Amino acid sequence: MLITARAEDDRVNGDPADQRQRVRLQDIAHQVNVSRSTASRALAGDQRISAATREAVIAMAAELRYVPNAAARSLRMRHTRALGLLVPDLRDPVHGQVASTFEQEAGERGYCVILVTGRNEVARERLALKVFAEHGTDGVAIVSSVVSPREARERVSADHLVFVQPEHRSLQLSDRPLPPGVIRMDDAQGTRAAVDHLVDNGYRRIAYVASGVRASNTVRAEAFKAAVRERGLPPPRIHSASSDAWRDPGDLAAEIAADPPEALVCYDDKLALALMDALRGFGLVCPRDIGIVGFDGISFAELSNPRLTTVVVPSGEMGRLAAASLIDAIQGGTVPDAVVLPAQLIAGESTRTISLPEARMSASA
Amino acid sequence: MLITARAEDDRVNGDPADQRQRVRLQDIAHQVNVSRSTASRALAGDQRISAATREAVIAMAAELRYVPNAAARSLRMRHTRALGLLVPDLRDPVHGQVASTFEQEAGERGYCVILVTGRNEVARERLALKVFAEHGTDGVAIVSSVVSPREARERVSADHLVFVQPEHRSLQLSDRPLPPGVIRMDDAQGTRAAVDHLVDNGYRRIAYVASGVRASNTVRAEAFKAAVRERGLPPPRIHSASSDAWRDPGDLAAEIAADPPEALVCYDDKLALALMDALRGFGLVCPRDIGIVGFDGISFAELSNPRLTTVVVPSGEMGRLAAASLIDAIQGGTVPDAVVLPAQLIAGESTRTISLPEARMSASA
DNA sequence: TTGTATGCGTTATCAA
DNA sequence: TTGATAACGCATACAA
Repeated sequence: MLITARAEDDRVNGDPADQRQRVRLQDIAHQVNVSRSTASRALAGDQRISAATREAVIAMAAELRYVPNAAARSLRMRHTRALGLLVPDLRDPVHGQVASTFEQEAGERGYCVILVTGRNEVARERLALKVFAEHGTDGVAIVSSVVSPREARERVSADHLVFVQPEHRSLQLSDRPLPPGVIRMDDAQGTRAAVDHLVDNGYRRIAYVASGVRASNTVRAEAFKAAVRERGLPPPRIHSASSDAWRDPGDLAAEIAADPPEALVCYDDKLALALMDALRGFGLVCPRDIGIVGFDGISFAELSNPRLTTVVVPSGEMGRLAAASLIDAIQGGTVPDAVVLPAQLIAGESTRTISLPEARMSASA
Repeated sequence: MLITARAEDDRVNGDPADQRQRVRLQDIAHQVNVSRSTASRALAGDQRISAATREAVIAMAAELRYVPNAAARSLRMRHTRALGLLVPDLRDPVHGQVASTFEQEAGERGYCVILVTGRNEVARERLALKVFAEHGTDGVAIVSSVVSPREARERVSADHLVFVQPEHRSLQLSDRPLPPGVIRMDDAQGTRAAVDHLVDNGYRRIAYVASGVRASNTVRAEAFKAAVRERGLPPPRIHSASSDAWRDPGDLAAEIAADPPEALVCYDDKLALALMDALRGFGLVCPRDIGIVGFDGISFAELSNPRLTTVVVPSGEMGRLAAASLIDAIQGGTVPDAVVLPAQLIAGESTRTISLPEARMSASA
């Protein structure tokens, strides 16, 4: 079948000395009777080349289906126009969303992306960084990863590094100024919005359901406790589940059903949805018997029954911003800014008003 | 901040002539007092190198944090150990799943992946192919794309090409033998399984809901009609929706609710879930008033209320297989096999038994 | 306006 | 067992 393709090409490229796989600048230069440099310049749109030869070169390039060799170019130019993207798991809607917008923005600005999944293993994350270093990516975005920023910076020569929703402890504490390149949402504010929504609607006995041991879990749980305290409620119960509890939420649901609160704030939408389903098995139907709010705003939260109330994280914006600020930094020789984005609570039907509006008044007073 | 890193290096690398960014083979050779070739061979584990020098080289490489230059190596070796992955949309759970397993398998076998999203636009798909060609990927996987296999094969020099769930018409007709490299599931069989499930459970007035104009839609719709006919039922109704109808399924739901069938087979899970939700707004609750079966087996189908009955497509297996057969082909100098995988119906609670078991007997007789 | 020569970092051929 | 050298394809400094 390779033969077939060759046969077609022969029609246009009568040259006999054509054992080579890819056509090079050299080949087109030879056809047009100019030097390699002229061909190179013509294709680069160099103004010093006469219109005539430029057009001839371009035409021949098209005819020969010339495609530049990125490796050779990179070697010479000392840049690759490639970005590294390290993401924990593409099956997670949030990471899919981030990767999607990241790739789109990168593509539109002429960069391609080398993607590697870290699967929440430090070893794989390290490996990913090595891959990026070898390929000489011009910039790297690290999403929800656990490697220390210090290690990341020294592994990948890139000072063009961006951390999206970092899970490393050093980047979680919101009280100290964020180092450059950190793009995250405001966990505390988002959590507070969830609590406020619940309390404003009359819920008082509310609990938090943590999932996994990532730093953001701790941060949200603490923010939850603080918000509850601020609203004058007694210390809440915190349930802890494994990070993949959403796949098999039975035990967790049983634990919650044993002494059910009025409402649950869950670490993420996956868990919220799973719990909503599992709790039904224990006779707790949402929102009649229990209110549930999720975190992330994945698209399936809008399709659930009842529709999930959730704190939507601007994942798409983060991905796009990551690529954009990385490329800006690369091209400007600067270092990407740190930015923290707000989250927004979207009320669905998994929570309801369970008490008079007066509740709001007295609570906020 | 670059200064800081350099300062650290100086401790170990006293050489003054060190303005260079990355450490090269040359640098480590110089430190160990051997030639570049020896250093190269030592690092490659060449048996002809004495154990002493090999260890010295390796130690120095580690000390200097040497990381090979992939561009230079590619240029010389005429291969990149990179795979191209073209996928329509990472936000779609199915494509996320495919990309996830593809990347994992590739990574485990030492290949990295350049990812680009086609967003269902031929122009972008073409661009993606160009990117792959420029970067000299050793193989390319094209997922659910609409470019013709002919064009793909000529754009990317790779005869190492794999088409996962191709949507191009020429690859859809299941009556002709599949060309090499095609990995797909059996649409007809899957659709038949859905119809059988429904009919076996007593449903008789069933309709199909198409979404978009992709080839697989036509194939499934045709298979649906054939299966319905085979089971001795009258010609079914076929509803047609746009490919993103699942985001705003109101009109479609209204159309269906105007003359509701007993059950719906939907093009995919997203649509099924959206319809399940939207139909409720028209007083049609699933499965009480209407049965719904989806297609894909995305993880949120297990979390829906009621749990979705769906034809599960082995997306993960396909992604893994794509990478595996691509790499096998590359390393073996062969061409990847064509394979069609079966789908499996998983019964959830969005369908139920609405008639006696005798129905099955008489229908299959 | 165009051509010549060089080097990017690596591996491989050949010679020692 | 090791070293000198060339070549991979491209872009550019310098020369013409």
